[in-house]
This record gives sequence, structure tokens and C-alpha cells, in this order.
Amino acid sequence: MSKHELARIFNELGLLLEIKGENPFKAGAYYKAARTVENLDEDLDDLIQEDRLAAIPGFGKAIVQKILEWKATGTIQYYEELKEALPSGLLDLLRVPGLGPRKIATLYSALKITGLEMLERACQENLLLNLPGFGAKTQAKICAGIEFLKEHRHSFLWAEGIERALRIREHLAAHPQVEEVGIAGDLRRFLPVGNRIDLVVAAQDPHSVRAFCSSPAFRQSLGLNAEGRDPEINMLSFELTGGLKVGLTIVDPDTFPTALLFLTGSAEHTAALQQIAKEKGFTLHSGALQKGQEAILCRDEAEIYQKLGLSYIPPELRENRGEIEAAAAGHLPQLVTADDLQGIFHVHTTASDGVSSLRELVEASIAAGFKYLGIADHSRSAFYAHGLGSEALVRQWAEIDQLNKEYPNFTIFKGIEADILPSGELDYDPETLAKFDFVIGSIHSQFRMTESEMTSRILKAMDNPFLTMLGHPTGRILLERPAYAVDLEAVLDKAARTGVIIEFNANPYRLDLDWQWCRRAKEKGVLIAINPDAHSTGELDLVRSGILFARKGWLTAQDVFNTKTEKEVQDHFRRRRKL
DNA sequence: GCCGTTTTCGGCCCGACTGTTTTCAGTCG
Repeated sequence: MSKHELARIFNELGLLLEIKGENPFKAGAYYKAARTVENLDEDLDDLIQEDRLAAIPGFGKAIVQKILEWKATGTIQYYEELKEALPSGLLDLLRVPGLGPRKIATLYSALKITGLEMLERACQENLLLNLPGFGAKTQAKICAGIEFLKEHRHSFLWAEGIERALRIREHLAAHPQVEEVGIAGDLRRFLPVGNRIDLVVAAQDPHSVRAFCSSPAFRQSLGLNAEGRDPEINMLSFELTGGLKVGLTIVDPDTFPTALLFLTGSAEHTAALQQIAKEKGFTLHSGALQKGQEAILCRDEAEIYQKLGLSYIPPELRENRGEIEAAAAGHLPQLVTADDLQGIFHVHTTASDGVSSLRELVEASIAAGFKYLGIADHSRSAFYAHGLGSEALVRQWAEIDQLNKEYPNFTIFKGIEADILPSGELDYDPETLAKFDFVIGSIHSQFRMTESEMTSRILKAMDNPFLTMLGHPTGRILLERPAYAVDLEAVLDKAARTGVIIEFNANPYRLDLDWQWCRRAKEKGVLIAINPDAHSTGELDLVRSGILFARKGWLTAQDVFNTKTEKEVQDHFRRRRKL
């Protein structure tokens, strides 16, 4: 019964209403309610208790009533009825790029298409060509979109996967025989997009735990189906509704460390470990580390590494990209931690499209122990996000000055997320840009330039002395939109030369710059800022989860801009402008 | 469905882009 669940329902309600052809603004009211619920700073229960729901902007009579109904019954009748009236597959169609509610309504009414498979067949038979509003290009785009979706059918974002995995772990841990449950695989290695949820369960009596996991009650409570099993390795395989694959491996507590190591992977990493084991006269497999016939019991993974002559390698580095050699030489990087962070950049307020006020964000940052906060609302070209015009800027700067006085031990930097226009210009004139402490430049339009055009556009922006940081450098939206074409080598080289900081955008849908490029940036001596791109106080915390993915890119505190002190940050801003 | 008023209806962030049209609908950010 989390607020995320309620937000999901409201969002789906909006979509269903649009597909049904209802007033789009009515749908919009539900989208807004979904966003509001998701970003609530206060506890929903408190708001209900104190009868304050109706005071929240966007919550009218109908929405309040539905929230109360959901709290009381776990569902919303209106939502259930709508779902009943429309085939569930229609919502899947929304994932196809270029398909929105109206086109889906046409596909449903004209061709009775209710799901991806039917849509694919209709495309193959050229049935879309003659529908109103459709044509050859639309059909081709839909085909390509379906292909992309099929390819990523079992893929999931880390944030989604970990939520599911934690729920399964909680269920397993409640079993009396279970001693330990480890989340392994792609999730433990912090891959931004995973393909399977792996859990390792240590139990004194694996047989009884396996029976428990096979029971309909266990599966139903977690939405698991399509069970398979491999008795050799005690592995059960499931598929979650929506296509996510889950593997549960149930082992004796003695073999838990080796099983966890192997199921964490990567396959390349464990294969390399096996090779080292062999060279040292051991054999290593998921059941044990052995010397001849004798099993060598290890308390934990660290002891396995130690027996192999290696320092402990954190899971996020286990990709066989040099980490084993580094561990053998004792040169593993001292990875950045959440404790190293001093402050946060790239935060939106209610002045543009955020939902928390400047004051709320400042107070939340102070409460979280940060020393500074870099505000960066959208620039004037971003109409859809209420980009700030000159008057709004003056107002915000005055408010920042006031808050800086009020909180003398905390610094609020005046910043902006300025659109990098197609020409490579930033979205304000130099006089305005000069008044900011820092400027993040981001691409929000014209994604489809050629690589050379896009690269020139970005390099030109980086030549602007007022540009401090490059925001979400590839524009990718994971599992939705690929990165735009850009020569990142050239961008990173330029960053190294000019001192432009490259953003690591910690939004779970972006995680952009990708970890592999983070490492490249580090090698070139480029500074990375781990930014939450927060639109609410709740999202400030994304900076901490972002750390986990930045670590995968081998980043240390020295590589991360927002581990610097307020004074060092000030100095960097000034130096950059004098270039 | 929400909201605010010169309150109980009429507007709701809005422009770019695409592909379909031949003046615009739908999607996207």
C-alpha cells in the first residue's frame, strides 16, 4: 500500500480515460494527482488523519474520495470498472513510440487491436496504412518500436527491479528455515538495466524452503508465475507479471558465499576468478572453493577473494574490466561514498516544473547534512516546464539572497539549466548568464541531428565561458529512448581541456553519463557532478543512489565535483569563467 | 476532474515536430 502504488493507479486512470476518449483535461487531472502523490513530502496517513487532503492543490472532491476509498479497500471502484471496460493490452501499446491514446483508440475501434502481438501482425499485413491519421511512415515507426520492445521484453530498470527483489526477499526472510537472503545478479552489480532478478537463499533445510517457494500462496502473493526448476542447482525460475524473470537459488548456509559470488557474476568476472583459482591449485565453482577434494569453507565473499590473493572487489566493479588485475596489485580505487558528498546541484523548484519550493528544498538539504545547494530551474525556451524569464529570475535571485542570509552556514548557488539551442547558443544573453553562479547546459530539443551536427552543437556550448556543466550528456531515457548521436570522446576531451564538468544524472531513467563513459571521463581527468535532477525534496535523495552507479564507473571522491567544499566549488566556478 | 472568478462555467503550460494532410491531429518534451 505504498504511495507509489496509488500514483500508479492515478496515472493509469488518466491513460484509460484518454484512450476511452474522455476529456483530456480530466485525464490530466489524474496525471497531476499521480505526480502530486508521488512527490508528497508528508505522510499520506497523516494527511488523512488530520483531514488535510483537500488542502493540497490538485486534490478536489473526487480525488480525495478516491484516495480514501483506496486506503480503506485497497482499490478504487472507478478504476476497476474502467479496466474492466478496456482490454488490458491497450496500455502496453503506449510503450510503442509514436503511439498515444488517440491512435490506440483508433487501432482498437477500427482493427480491434488489443495488444502488441496483434499490432505486430496488423503491421505485417499492412493494415495500418489506410487508417485515418496513419501512413507508411507511422507503420514503419511502429514496427521498429515493437522490435525494440520485444528485444527488451525482460529488461527492467534497476529501481524497478530492486523494489521487486526487496519484496521477494522480505517474503523469503519470513520463513523460519531461512538464514540469509542475498540479492545477486544484475541488481547487485548496479547495472542500470537488468535482465533477471537473482536471489540466493541460505537455508538449513533447502528442501522445505524450496517447497515453500513452489507453493501457490507464495507465488500468488508476489505475482510470480511460470515456474521452472533445475534440481541440480536448487534453482527455481519464475516470471513476474510484466515479463520480469526471477531466479531463486536455495543453498546450504555453508555454500552461500560461493553461490552469492557466482550468481552475482558477471560471468566474465567469475570465469576470470576460476582461472586464477586454477593457477593457485584450487578449483572454484558455485558450490565451493576446493583444494583437491577438500572443500575450503569461507565465511563470506571477502574470504574467497583473499584465498585467491585478491583484495575484496565490490560487486559493482565485477565486470572483468581490469578490476581483478587491480585487486591483485592492491590498486583498486577507493570508490566514492555517500559520506563524501558535500552538496547538490541541478535542482528544480516550483518556479519552473518542480513541486517543492526553494525554501523547502533548502531546508531539506540542510536536514540531509549538505553544505550547499545549486538551484537550476529550466531556462526560458522550456515553455512546457515554465522556463524562467527575466522577471522570474530576479524574483528567484532575491529569494536566494534572503535564504543565504537566513542560513549563514549553508550556501545556495544561483544556477540555471539552460537549453543548449540547436545553434549551440545558450538560452540567455551573456549579461544574464553572467549573473548566475553556475550554468548547466542541456539538450531538450532537436534530438535527431546527425552526430557531427550534435557534436558541434555541444562543443560550441562548451566554448561558452558561462557554461559550467553539461547536463545529461547523451539524453538517453533507459528502455525508452536511445542516446542522441554524439561523439562523446570529443566532448570529454573538450571537458578535460576547458574544465567543463560533466553531469552524472542520477534519475533512474537516465543514469547518464553511462558508467562505462564515466570511467573514460575519469581517465581523461574530467570532473563529474552527481546530480539528482530533483523536482521535489523527495528526489534530492537520488544523489545518494546515483553514487552507487557512479561507483560502477570507478569514480573516487576526487573525480566527483560535489564532494568539494563550498570554497573549492566557488573557486572552480570563478576559474572556469576566466578561461 | 480541478480551479477560480468580474464563481457554478470555461479554461486547463504550449510550442515544435512529424506525418498526415492540403489545414491539422497527435505525440512529445
